[in-house]
Amino acid sequence: METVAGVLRGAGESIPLPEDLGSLVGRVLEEGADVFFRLSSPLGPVFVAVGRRGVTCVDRVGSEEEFCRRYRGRFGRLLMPAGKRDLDLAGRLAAALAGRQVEVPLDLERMTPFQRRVMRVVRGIPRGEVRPYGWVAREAGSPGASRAVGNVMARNPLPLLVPCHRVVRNDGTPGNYGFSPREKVRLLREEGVPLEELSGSPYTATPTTGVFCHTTCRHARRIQPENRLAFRSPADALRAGFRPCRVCRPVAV
DNA sequence: TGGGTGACGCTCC
DNA sequence: GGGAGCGCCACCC
Repeated sequence: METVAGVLRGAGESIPLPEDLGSLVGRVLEEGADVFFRLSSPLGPVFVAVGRRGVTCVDRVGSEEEFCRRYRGRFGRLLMPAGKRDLDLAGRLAAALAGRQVEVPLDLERMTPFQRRVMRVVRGIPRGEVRPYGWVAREAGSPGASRAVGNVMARNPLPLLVPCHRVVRNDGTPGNYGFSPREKVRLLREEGVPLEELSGSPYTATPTTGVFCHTTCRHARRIQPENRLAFRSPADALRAGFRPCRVCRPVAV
């Protein structure tokens, strides 16, 4: 594939360039451009941009031109279409977008330490499970910062790869989502999240073990229907004598 | 530096 | 039961 750098080398140095283009070309020669993929995902076709440190953004915009223009405005870097040698990465990205546990490096460099911690916590929420904003805040080391977690989620540059659709309100209702709350509900249903059951009873316990979990925790979902007890809050479950699950940690341990 | 903002959460009525 | 009001926290300008 012919590269910008290659073309410029071929053209020689005698062609004057406009100042802003000249600086961009200099950056391409120095560092190379970031690359982008167009992939299918549960949100429909998306563009995924990848820089040297990992994936920088996932977005659902109309044209390649618009995506590249916005990317240049936001990250100050040129974007080029991924080439044939990037096929392996394209496959891994598609799998990760589909919610499979595939290791894909993410570039969180531009984020504050709090934002990075939130992104790491949310990335660990398994497919088919959800956690409340307040839980994410606590796990990220800032108990009480649930509203701040909402702010981070609202600006999540890596939807699906950082599954912010799996962060829900404390009462088990889905809450808001950047692409629309309806889209969030659809994604969660596709992952098998029992939204009706969750709403109003986000915690589930069983007398057989004396343990309570987030209702979508993989352990809670194995409880036989006749042994299930629903709770509205961890405090209610604790008062009833249950201890918190060590896997989904419904309260601080 | 400090006030405004918000994909939250809790209390009160 | 549900909505209004307010606290909280991190970030942005």
